[in-house]
Amino acid sequence: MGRPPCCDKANIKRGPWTAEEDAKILAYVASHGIGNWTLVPQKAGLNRCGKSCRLRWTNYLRPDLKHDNFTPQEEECILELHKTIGSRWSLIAKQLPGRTDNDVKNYWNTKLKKKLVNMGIDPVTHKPFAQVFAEYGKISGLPIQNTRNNICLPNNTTEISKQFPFSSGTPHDKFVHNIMNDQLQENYSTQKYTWDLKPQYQVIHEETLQTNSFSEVSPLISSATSFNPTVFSSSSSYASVQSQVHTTACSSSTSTWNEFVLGDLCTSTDTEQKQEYQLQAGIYLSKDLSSSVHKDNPTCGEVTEVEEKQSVEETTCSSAVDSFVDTILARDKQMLMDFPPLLDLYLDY
DNA sequence: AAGCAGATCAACCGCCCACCC
DNA sequence: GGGGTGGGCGGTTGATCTGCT
Repeated sequence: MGRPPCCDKANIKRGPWTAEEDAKILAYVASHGIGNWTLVPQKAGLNRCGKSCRLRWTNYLRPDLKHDNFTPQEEECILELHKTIGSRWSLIAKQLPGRTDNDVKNYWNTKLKKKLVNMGIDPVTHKPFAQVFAEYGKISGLPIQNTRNNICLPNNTTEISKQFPFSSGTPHDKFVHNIMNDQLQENYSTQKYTWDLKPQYQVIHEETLQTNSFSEVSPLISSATSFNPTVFSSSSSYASVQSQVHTTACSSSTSTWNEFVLGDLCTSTDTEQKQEYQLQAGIYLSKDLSSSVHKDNPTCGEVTEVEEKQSVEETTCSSAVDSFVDTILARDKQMLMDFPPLLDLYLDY
């Protein structure tokens, strides 16, 4: 019946390894090679679990391991592989000689993830947050509250966390939700953005900021079916995203995240398509904000029949804005009544 | 110098699957 | 065939380090 237990967990040593213990493992491997790790503690004279010995060897003692900092090339490799295969750390580590899955994982969690977030890129999907947000609105079944035009940013930014209707509760949902709030709060006050990663990521970030338009991102949104990183395989690299975004890029070169979020209504050159996207995504446009953007943007000065028609629709939609906000507030209130502890957790995140 | 918060990373946890008995 | 384990893996924890006030 099965194998015997590898060790008596109650009586084994745990915690940090001493130099003496390391020396015993090294000596054992030098004379016996790597074999059955369950026998290593006994044969090497260690009061450790075999599994712990294996981890110590593979993550720290192996002679082929590199213990210096990650190079830019390694960093780029991790980013590319993570974009393609997600958090398969062991597979990623196999492409980086001298690095372990634990090394890569730690480096990702402590450095790269933050860098991507600072660039406005979702580290899970490797898509710009703008796109992720738009998809959330679409997936949630709720009409997207246009984050460019109608996001209802309050004076008190602590209220922001209550403004976004989409968070279905998964860790990633919460992560995105949290990041979104952080970004909005940060950029609402600082309006600054920096990046220091590879050019490929810089470009998409920069152009995402420049385009300032969800309606332009919509074609990408339409083609995306889930947040599974594998959906965005290497074939749908940032280069392709760049090219699509680039085709309609705005001429502005000094956009900030604040502008990106509040956005410019009239950057799309194809009004009908824009309308279609807006209708598809259920974007509610505020007439007042829309008209102010028209005024500010000379490229949108021409009023076509289509735009007139759109204006009527927007007028209709503006009344829907109120009802939408009311709906969200009502839902918030209902959630608070139904699940007070849950909501506390949600807001504390 | 002390206290604190954030960053880092080695080590552990818990799950899955192939394999053993 | 089925219960149990080892090995592999991704996620998480917590001790330690570092920098700031």
